[in-house]
Amino acid sequence: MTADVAALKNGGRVQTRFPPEPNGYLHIGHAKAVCLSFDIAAEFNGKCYLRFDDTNPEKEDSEFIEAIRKDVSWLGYDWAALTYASDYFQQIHEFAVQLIKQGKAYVDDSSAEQIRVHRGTLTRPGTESPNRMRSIENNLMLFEAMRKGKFDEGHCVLRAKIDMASPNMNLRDPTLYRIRKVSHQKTGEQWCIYPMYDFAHTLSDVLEGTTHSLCSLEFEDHRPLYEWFVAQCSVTNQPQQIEFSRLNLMFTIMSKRRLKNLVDEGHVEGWDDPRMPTLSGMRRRGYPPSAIRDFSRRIGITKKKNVIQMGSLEFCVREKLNENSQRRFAVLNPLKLIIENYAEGEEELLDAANHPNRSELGSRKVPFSREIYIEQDDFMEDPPGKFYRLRPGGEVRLRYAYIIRCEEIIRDSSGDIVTLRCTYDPDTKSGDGINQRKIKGTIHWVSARHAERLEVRLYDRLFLSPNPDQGDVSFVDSLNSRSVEVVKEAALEQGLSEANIGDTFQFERLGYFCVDTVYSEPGQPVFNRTVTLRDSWAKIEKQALASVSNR
RNA sequence: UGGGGUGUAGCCAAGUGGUAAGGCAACGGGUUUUGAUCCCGUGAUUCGCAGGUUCGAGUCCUGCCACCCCAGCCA
Repeated sequence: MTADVAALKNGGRVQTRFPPEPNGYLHIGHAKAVCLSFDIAAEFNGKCYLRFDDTNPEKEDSEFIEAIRKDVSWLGYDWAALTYASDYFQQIHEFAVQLIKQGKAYVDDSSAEQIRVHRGTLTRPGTESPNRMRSIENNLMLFEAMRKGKFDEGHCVLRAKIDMASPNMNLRDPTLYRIRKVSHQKTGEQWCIYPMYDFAHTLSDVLEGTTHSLCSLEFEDHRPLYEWFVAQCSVTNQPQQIEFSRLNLMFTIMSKRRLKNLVDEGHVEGWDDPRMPTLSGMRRRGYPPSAIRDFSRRIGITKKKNVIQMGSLEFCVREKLNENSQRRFAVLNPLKLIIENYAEGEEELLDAANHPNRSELGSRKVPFSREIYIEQDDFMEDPPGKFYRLRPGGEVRLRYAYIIRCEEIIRDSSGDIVTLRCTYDPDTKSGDGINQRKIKGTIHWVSARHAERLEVRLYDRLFLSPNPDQGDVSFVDSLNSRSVEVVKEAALEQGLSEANIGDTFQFERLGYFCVDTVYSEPGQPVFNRTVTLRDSWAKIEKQALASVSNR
């Protein structure tokens, strides 16, 4: 494909475009097209335009235009020009008139129903409309009347005169213009006739100098029509349409209409809900745009139907985040732990690296005291063999602090564990090197007195089914009811309350988190979990569970 | 049963007549005060199937099979 582009060389010039219809928000599938269009243009020192295909004023809205501009910029792309199909309405209209004059287009006042019947079926050729042989003068007059609003919506259309017997339905005298007495967000009341997609899109490509018109597979059948239009009007620019397959991701959906359903029916909080596969959702979730670009590059471009695993995207996200995120401690489900041989009022500041592999990012001081919180998951009363965190009578290292031993479990009246009584070994302080005792497990912790209690939101896949779009169950029925978990009072390391929007952290052993743009208040950030860390312990647990149930 | 497409490992994907790249996942090992990161290693006698051409076929030919798209005055 790239070789094609290189070989063809429209006079050495390469120009592409990303042509969204402003009727929804961009999603990760669009990102594939955005990246491809911009990257390939850049690769050949060409240009890429952002062009809004705004030919259907009924469905389109300027809210979407703004959102799309923002998303494309966020991805890191600068368009050579921002255009609208509506910029070309005048020229498109002139070209339509020219087609009529050449006897290649006619006004048809058959009803929509009649036109449908006349079009024939997939296996049966269509029949010609009685209006097909209207005189050029008559057509010109009628089209002008259409333009002037003399007819009601649906009264008639302008059609290209191609071939009603073509095995390709798109060539059976496709509609060029229809009447829509609707105000357009760009052109207002200027027009009451609007060009159809194929016509407007091809002409826009020709007029603005597109050389390679990249689009998705379902337009393959439209290519002969695209080429027909180009052949009729082409003089200077001969754009070529090239198709590639859309992106599909497991456990989510990519249909704009269905995503809109989720929003409209309140299954999610909006287009930018962190669980949405939209770019705005991913931005809010904390996905770096560079990760999305990298992902688009890695998945490749073909004409093959594909459904990519989430893990592939998450790998790219983790890779960027691992490199750039400072480390912090956070305890999501606190279990109190009292270190009995550590003096009551005592506290000390321990050194903790901001990044284990990047010393240039420095370190911070973390307060340590007699009472700390650890993760409930990091203690098991009766653990399986490979568990090397804390257990009764067992030892574990508190990261950047000391080795502790669990001496006693304190329970409440209902028998639930409320506190762990422990002792610490003063000779095992991190960095001291006095006692080089090796110990298998290391867990994170937060000093109880210094903990900042803040909200953390954990996200899981939005759908339970790997392919929510197909199968007998409707996509709404396969929604994951536990796709978001709000932890109201997580115990976070001191200082995290000063985190700002845009900050990302790795909470050690838990995952990558970012400051939410919607729920955060000054001094009171809410953290979104962008993605978990790779977790081989979870895998071991899962396997153990599976082998038990197999017996 | 018309037309247009697509079939290479669990998921992607190179390959264009000279003996199956790469990534993700999985699995094994090493380093590690994050069960993270990092590092090393392990997969296709075979490319939807069946024939054929050729010294040689994922690549060429023939036939078949499977799946996707098309009958908006949507894009």
